[in-house]
Amino acid sequence: MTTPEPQSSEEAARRFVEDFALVFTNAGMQRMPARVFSALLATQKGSLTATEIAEALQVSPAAVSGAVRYLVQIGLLTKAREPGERVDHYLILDDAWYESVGRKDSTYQLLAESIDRGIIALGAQTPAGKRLEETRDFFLFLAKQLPLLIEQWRRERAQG
Amino acid sequence: MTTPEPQSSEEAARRFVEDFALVFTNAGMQRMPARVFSALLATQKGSLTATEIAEALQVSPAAVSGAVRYLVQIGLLTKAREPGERVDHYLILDDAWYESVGRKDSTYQLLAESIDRGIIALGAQTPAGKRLEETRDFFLFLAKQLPLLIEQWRRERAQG
DNA sequence: CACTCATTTCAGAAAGTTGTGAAGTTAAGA
DNA sequence: TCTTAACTTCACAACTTTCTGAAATGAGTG
Repeated sequence: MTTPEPQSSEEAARRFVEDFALVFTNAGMQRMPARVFSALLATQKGSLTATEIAEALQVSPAAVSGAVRYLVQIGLLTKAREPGERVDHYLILDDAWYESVGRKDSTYQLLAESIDRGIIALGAQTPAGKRLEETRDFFLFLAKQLPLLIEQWRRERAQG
Repeated sequence: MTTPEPQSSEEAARRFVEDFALVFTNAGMQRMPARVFSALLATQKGSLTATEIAEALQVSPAAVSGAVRYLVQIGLLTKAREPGERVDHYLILDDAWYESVGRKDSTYQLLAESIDRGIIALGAQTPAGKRLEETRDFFLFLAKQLPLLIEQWRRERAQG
C-alpha cells in the first residue's frame, strides 16, 4: 500500500461500475453494454474513448466496439469526434434515459398489435377473445401513458 | 385437406401462440415461459394442465414444469387443483399484468439504490456525482409513478 | 398397501450467447 | 503516397442457458 488513499478512491469507483452494471444487467441490459454504460456514467470527464473503456473494463477493443454500437443504436450513447481528431469520444446523451423509457411505449404497442392478430384468430366473441381484448387495452394504455409520464418528469425538472 | 376449416382455425390459434411468444420474448421474457403464458392466453377453457401445455407446445413435461414454476413465482400464473383432483390447472391471474408492470417499481428502486452508492464513491460535488444524482432522481420518479399509473388504469377499468 | 398417473428433479446434451485474437478498413499526418 | 493508430469485422473458443430423458417423488384410488 504505497498510495492508499487515491487507490481506494479509484477502487471505489471501479467497484461502483461493476455494481451498477450488475443491477442494470438484472434489469434486462446485456452484460457488456451494461458495463460500458456504467463506466461512462462514472467518469468525471463526461466522455471516454473506446480505448479508455477497454482499459477501464479490462476487455478487448472488439468487445467495446460491439457494446458501443449497440448502445448508440438504442439511443443511450452518442459518438462524438472533434474535427481533426483521430479518436471517437463516447458520451451519455443528456436525456437518454427519459427517451429510452419513453420508447418502451413501442414495446407495448407491439404487444398490443400481436394480440390484435390473436383476437382475429380466436374470435372476438369467444372467452379467449375477451381475455385478449382486456390485455390489449392495458398495453395500449401503457403505450399512451408512458410518454406522458416522461413529459411530466421534464416539466418537474424544468421547474426545479 | 380432409377437414380444412377446423384445422385452419386451430392452426391460426397455434400461430398466434408462437407469434405472441416471440414478441413477448423480445420484450424481455424467457422463451419457454413466454410460450407457456401465450398458450394460456389463447385457450378458450381459461386454464390448462401441464400435460395439455406440453402437448400444445410440443415440449417435454420437464420444460413445462420449469416454465410454470417461474411464471407462478413472478406472479403471472396461478396453480389451481380442485379437491379430489389429480392434476394441476394453470391459469392467468386476472390482474397479473397490472401487478407485474407495477412491480417494475422495485427494479427502478434497485437502480436508484445502486446509484446512491456511486454518489458516495465518486463524490456528490463532482461532475460524475451530479450526473448520477439526476439519473437517480429519474429512477425514483418512475418507482413512485408506476404504481400510480396502474391505479389509474384500475379506476378507468372500473368506470368505463 | 400397492398401483397408477401427474409432476418434479437432475445430469447431461444441445443450442445460443458472448468475448477474444487476428486480419481488415478507414482516416490523419508526414 | 506511405505510415500509423483507432476502430471494426469475423471466425472461433469459452461460457451460459435451455431443454430433454430418466429416475424420483407425491397424491389419489382400488
